[in-house]
Amino acid sequence: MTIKDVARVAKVSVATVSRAINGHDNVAEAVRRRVLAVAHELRYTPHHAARSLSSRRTHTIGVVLPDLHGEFFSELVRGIDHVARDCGLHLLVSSYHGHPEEQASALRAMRGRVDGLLVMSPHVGNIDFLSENLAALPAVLINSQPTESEHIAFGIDNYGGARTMVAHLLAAGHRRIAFIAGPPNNFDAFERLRGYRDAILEADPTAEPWVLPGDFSESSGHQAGQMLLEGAERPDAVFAANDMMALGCLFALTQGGLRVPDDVALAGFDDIPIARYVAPSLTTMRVNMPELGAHAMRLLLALQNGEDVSGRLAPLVPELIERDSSRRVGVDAPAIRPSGDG
Amino acid sequence: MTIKDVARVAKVSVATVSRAINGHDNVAEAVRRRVLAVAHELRYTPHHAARSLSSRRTHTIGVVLPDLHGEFFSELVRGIDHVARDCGLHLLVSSYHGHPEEQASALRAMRGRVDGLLVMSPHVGNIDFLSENLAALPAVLINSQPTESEHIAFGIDNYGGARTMVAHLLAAGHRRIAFIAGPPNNFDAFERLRGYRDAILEADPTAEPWVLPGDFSESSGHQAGQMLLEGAERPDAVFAANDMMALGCLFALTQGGLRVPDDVALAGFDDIPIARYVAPSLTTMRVNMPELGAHAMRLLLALQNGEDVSGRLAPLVPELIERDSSRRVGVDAPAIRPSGDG
DNA sequence: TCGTTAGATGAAAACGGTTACATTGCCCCT
DNA sequence: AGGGGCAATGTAACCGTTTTCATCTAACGA
Repeated sequence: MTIKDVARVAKVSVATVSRAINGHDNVAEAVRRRVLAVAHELRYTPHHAARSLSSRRTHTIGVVLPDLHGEFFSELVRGIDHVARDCGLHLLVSSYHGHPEEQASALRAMRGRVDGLLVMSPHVGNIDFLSENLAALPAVLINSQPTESEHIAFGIDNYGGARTMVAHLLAAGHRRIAFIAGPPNNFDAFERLRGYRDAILEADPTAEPWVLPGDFSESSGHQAGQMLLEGAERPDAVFAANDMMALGCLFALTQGGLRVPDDVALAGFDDIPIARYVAPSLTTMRVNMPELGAHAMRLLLALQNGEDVSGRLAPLVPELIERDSSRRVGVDAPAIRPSGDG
Repeated sequence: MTIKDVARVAKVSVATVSRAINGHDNVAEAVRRRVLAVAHELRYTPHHAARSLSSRRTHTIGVVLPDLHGEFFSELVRGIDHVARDCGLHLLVSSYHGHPEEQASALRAMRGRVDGLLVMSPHVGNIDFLSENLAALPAVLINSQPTESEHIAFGIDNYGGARTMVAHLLAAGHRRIAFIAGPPNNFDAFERLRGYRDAILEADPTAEPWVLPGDFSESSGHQAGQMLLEGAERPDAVFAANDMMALGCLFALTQGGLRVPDDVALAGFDDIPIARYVAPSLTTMRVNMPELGAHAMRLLLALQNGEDVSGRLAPLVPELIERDSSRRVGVDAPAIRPSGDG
């Protein structure tokens, strides 16, 4: 079961077995075949710990994620896994529930088990603990607040995405656009809010941004919708910082007797699967999570190879998915069959 | 950075450092404190590979999953991770795309890196390769065809769930119940079909099961719905082996001018998030994925401790979620606001 | 006072690989 | 024919822990 057994049976030294198995080229072809045959026959698999102890490589990438809900986790990991698998790498996955301290301990626990780290840390604020706990491992930060430190970061262009959506709503003729914000300590939410603000002010410097509080949950969107119903003024359109809040808002507005998009247009962000199925189908910005994960993984690999990745850090641009909830009034009736795309 | 550095600074031997750090009780209290202080000061973290090489334990659990789509992956891993984290264990996650051969290689790659395995292998057929590739590791099979070998298996009660659903539809007054089957080589699909068959025949031994082919995809459900529209006979109710097919069928029926549930009742299986939001909201069997993962993990831990788990293998019973798509005609009108729960 | 014993500590042998270095054998060149 | 060089292989050190066993010290009982 160990390399010694293989060496004994194949009548060579352990060094030769090691070389044969690792594909070094200084092994006679006949010997290599014999060794591999014996190894296969004995069902020998190298002991990972021993191998990584002596070679200083683990062939494993650590993935540290917040406790994502919905599809995000699946899709992100799928994208990462796909690239990792192509390179013969394994994924050590850890998700942290609470806040920074738990994440720090998750990071520390990765020391010595991984060759590199993919860290998603959407929490805004003091991010120094990251540097402290990353050890000297190559790491790529996903969707995180940029740090002054030297860490590579890659993410979604939330700012640009929000601007695109505002531009779309303006182009559809809406003037008074309200925004339902995400949690204040979340970096994605922060960027989306910033994009909304800038786009609004750019279109009309005298306009006043109209921001309602939210926390990415459906219920907070519902609350925001009720606030709008009760308010004296009514916006032409509502742009929620994510789809779940957009849905909550949609239900509130519908319950309040307003028709979407006839009375108020509505848009979200993320393109969660439900967005296509709800009535009216929801206009949103599609975020390609598998690609986010895959590209972060590719960056990490390049980093390990000492390549210069500075030219590959442009954020992933979300795609505008135009559906019924923001249609120009009278142009198209809502359909039951999912629409907007496949 | 190694245990030797700590030993040198703390002026003790490496053995004492090891004992202090691992909490053995044969270390003088004063020495223990000094060692821990030095270790902390030096930011020392034990080298995982070295540790597991000599202790023969990796503190890591391997998770091998098929390429799950939708929420399943997230929720299952979340449930597993939660239990693992409580025990200070890590998760080495690997998903395989193709079929058995790729899974076998994923399993082999786990050898020597993990203390135990959680394997989801819904593929029906020759399952011997599992035994061959599991090495001697403790393992728990999730939602898999039972094997003659000694492996522990745990899963959803798909059979009972399907029977529950058929009973519900019968109780609602539906007599002719069609079934849209899942892929023939999938064990979950097989069990759901078996449950449907048995429940139908038990209610009326002269009845003939009415089975339409499907593959768990929305489009196959759509096709099945079209076949029903074109057929001479029309069922009172359609029971799809999963929610995605139920939705596909719903759209086909609606497009064909049939009203659900007025003309045909409809039910699915899984309770995917969309099921609540679609109109009419979809009656389905809820599968508690986090609990499935968590319990499988607990079984694995018990197995590692040599406990007898034979009394804890009863499958997880899905819960009937009754929504509008199977309401008795005229009892309740479909609502836009998600209903049924939550 | 002197074994006896238990508790704290150290020395060194595993654990199973990789790899630098030494050795061997062969071919080729002069 | 002899030496240089290269390719194939073997020897052994090393990776950073854990753990067994030996050693040392001090307290205790007779």
